[in-house]
Amino acid sequence: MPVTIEDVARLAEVSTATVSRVLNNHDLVSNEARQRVLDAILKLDYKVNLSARRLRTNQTGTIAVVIPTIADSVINQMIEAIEDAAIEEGYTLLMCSTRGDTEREKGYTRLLTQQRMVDGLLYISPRAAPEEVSKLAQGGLPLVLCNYRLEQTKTPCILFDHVSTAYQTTHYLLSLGHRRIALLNLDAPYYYPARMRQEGFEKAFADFRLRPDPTLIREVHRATHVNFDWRDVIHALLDLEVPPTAIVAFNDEVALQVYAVCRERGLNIPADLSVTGCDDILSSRYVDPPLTTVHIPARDEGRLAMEFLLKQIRHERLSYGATLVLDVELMVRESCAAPSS
Amino acid sequence: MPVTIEDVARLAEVSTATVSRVLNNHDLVSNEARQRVLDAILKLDYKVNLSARRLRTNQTGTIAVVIPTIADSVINQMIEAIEDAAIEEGYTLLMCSTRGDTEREKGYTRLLTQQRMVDGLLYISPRAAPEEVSKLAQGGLPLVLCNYRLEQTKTPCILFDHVSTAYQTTHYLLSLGHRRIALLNLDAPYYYPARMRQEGFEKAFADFRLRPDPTLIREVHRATHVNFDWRDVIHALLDLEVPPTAIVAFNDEVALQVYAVCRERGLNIPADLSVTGCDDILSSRYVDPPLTTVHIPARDEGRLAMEFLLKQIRHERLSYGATLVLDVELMVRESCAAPSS
DNA sequence: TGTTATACTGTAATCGTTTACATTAAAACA
DNA sequence: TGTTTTAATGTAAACGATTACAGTATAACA
Repeated sequence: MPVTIEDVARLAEVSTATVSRVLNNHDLVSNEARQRVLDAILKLDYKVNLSARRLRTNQTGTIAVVIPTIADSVINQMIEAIEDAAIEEGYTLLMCSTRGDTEREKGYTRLLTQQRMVDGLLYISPRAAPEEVSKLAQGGLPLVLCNYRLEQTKTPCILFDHVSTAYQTTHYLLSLGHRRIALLNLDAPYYYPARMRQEGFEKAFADFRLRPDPTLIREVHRATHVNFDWRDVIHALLDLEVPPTAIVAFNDEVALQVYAVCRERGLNIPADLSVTGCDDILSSRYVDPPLTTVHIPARDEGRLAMEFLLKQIRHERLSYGATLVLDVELMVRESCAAPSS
Repeated sequence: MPVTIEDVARLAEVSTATVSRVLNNHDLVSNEARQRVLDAILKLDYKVNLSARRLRTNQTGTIAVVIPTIADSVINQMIEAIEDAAIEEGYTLLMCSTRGDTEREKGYTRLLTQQRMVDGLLYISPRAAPEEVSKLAQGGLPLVLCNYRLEQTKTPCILFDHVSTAYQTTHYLLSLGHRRIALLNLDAPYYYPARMRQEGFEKAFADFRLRPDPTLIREVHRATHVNFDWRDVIHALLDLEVPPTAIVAFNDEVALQVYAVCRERGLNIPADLSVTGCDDILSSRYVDPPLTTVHIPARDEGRLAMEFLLKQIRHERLSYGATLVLDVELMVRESCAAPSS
């Protein structure tokens, strides 16, 4: 029933080899033969059998993307960009979301590398131990790391500037006059962005010749899942004898939970407490007051990651270095004000 | 380099046929031989070559899921459930998001059916014309429709109760005393849930022996994209000579935009205006005031859809009818109150 | 003219499975 | 005992593409 390369060859009065050569854009085909083949393909509505091609060429035509969750605006945007590129290039995308579970993450990466199920792997926001990631990078499978940095390696890493996110928000709050600034951070425990956020946070203080109060830095272990409830942590912070006058939240979702806690306690944002987020999710614009946050180029990150991966698969040289850091932009809205005194 | 079925056969001292029979759980293998094969597989860490299997069995091992967008909490949850099931069953998931573009949607479905790239298709929230969907259903490719209903067909449809969502919120508002209730609805133009919402809206009014004011029903064409800006529509509604006292929004994202408009106009929710949403997204709990909305069983919907599809692919009989409607639950929070006058 | 280079095309092996059919050995029966 | 049935296994032909290699025809050259 299905039309094969042989049917095309027969109709075009050439061998299957010639048809295959046309299919794969080899140049050793006369224009006349090529035209006959093309006509036959069109006439028969021929479509290559991908399984056969893959068996023969030993490629899978599949790219895996390991993500911590799908329910996250930044990941979403990255995925959309990745998906676009994948389909455009004829690849199938195998999505594996780990739900912030490192065991599950390990399981996926093992599965994907052991069985040669995929031609390449896009590993987004790894939470695994550096040695694990490092081992993976040496496995020979084309790999691109996102939101992660692996030193001393040829593995391309692509990430936005995690240091800068916390640096910019913290610097902004400091310049408004805040000194008791809290940081709501993740710690997963190898989660690269979390460490960078802290670095940016401290760097901003250093600019003012200050040091942050360590008791105001809260790292929540295992808060990788989007649905994590931060409210106890936030309450604890506000219950301090000298509570913070501003909070730098890890991302917008966390910042919105700060909003919820303030509502519970009857605190006014920004009069009583300034809040900043990160990611610039849609609702950050609609909440009351609109949230000051950091816009990150998620789509670009996804697109570039895919570009890197395809180049590796095709053994093309990368035109960028092994690590690419993308700029971020502070979005000043109305959730911050000078401290009340 | 890679270990093949022949290596296993050699080590187990059987033929490749026997190994294959063990692999596929055929029962015509002696326990003794089976054990030897199993041992060899373990020892060699053998993994089947999926391309070869697919070529031989004429299956692709891939399931496509066509979705309107990935940046939507309900779709997200469905996808997660679908993905879990797919990986568990050894299928690869090909995600195609149409971004609410019907042309793109048509392109995907055509691509997926013409080339036999996939074993089955999960079609979520179709916006295409019924004839298109109908034609697809007759194409022979195993298909499950989500958030859609195709009458007179064997194609399984699975959806939550779209009528009930609007019915419950509207009924609740009516029982609080509201009479001028607006409906912010989609119209895409074949978007099944939108029509059902209107039906539920009117049904609730009918329960009170009332009829809704047609001028308060706003159907926004082409508002399929999540990032659509509804604020002009909402302002227009509130600019009416006799503005509504309550708004039933199509979903929580739209409801949050109502919040934003109220903020702009200095209106208080729920004192000046009651608002309801749909989907029960995370931030609906954190906004001020917490949003009264409808919880829908998105994960169940995804899981069941996948179950249906796999049964079709395996030619198993469905234990349910062709259409499955899932119940929804009203979540009463604080965004609604009796009308002020 | 013969030789060699060039351009194109075809033949057939190959990728790693599955499976129809053939074969064998053992068990069951007459 | 010989014959038939049954259970277990093996042989080898597919599946549909790609590609190394061989072959042919023409052009270019000596």
